[in-house]
Amino acid sequence: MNSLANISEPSAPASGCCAPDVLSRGLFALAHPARIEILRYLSGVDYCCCKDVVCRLRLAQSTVSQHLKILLEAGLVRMSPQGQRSRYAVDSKALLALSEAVGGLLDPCAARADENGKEI
Amino acid sequence: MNSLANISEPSAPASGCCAPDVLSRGLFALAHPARIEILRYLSGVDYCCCKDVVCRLRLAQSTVSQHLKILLEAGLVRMSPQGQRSRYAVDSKALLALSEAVGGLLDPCAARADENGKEI
DNA sequence: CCTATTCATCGTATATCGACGATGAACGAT
DNA sequence: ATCGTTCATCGTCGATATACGATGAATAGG
Repeated sequence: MNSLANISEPSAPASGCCAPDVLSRGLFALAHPARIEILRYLSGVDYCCCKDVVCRLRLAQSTVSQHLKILLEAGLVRMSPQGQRSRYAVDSKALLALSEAVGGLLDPCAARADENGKEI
Repeated sequence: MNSLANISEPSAPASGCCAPDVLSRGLFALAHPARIEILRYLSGVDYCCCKDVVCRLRLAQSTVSQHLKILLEAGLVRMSPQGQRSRYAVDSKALLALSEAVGGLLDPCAARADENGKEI
């Protein structure tokens, strides 16, 4: 039923690109203005808790908590309980990995398109 | 309307990143396995029409047409009517711009996080 | 112990996504 | 002129996203 299972190649190509569904999961976490803003904010402060983000984003606390959860489940952010607070920080390795994955997808696509001299 | 031109602004704010909602619009178009696969396919062939993609992806023609429209409106793909067909091709400049925008967002975030020595 | 703070989760409402089939328009071919 | 192909769009349906308030758990501090 979910035909998406057939989209990605059975065996990962040697090109270093990852399966589309793996990549798209990370991209989805990034594809929201609030979450982009949260990532930027998180990377700029020493550490922060949920309430800090709430004050910054002017969103309800429950909404921010949801966004943080999405980033958390995507692996872009890490968290540890700290007393009554929760200590959030970005996962820099994951960010770099996602950045490289996007580049590894888009750059070859652009290059191939150019070398084929495609014009419309 | 075509927001991709603004993704990597030459005179971006001091941070070097662009507005979150501009970037997130481009990311959303990319955040689906089928659309990633379409992009890869489009970049690998000389040109193609909607039906080619349909045969490749095993999705209904209307579904593929929708995905192509999303990629089109995001500016990642260009199209020109060609007889009864539609000729699709990736916009390599837009892909590169998006790739750089993502790197311009994620890489500084990761760098700042590292230099702050954040550990959880 | 009691209170205030912080946070995650639940429930809900609305909007959008993602898939499909059906349909009509545009075009090429016969 | 007619038929077949290709495509975009419409309507629909179920699933999910996104926002919020309410609630309860956990903790710090008085």
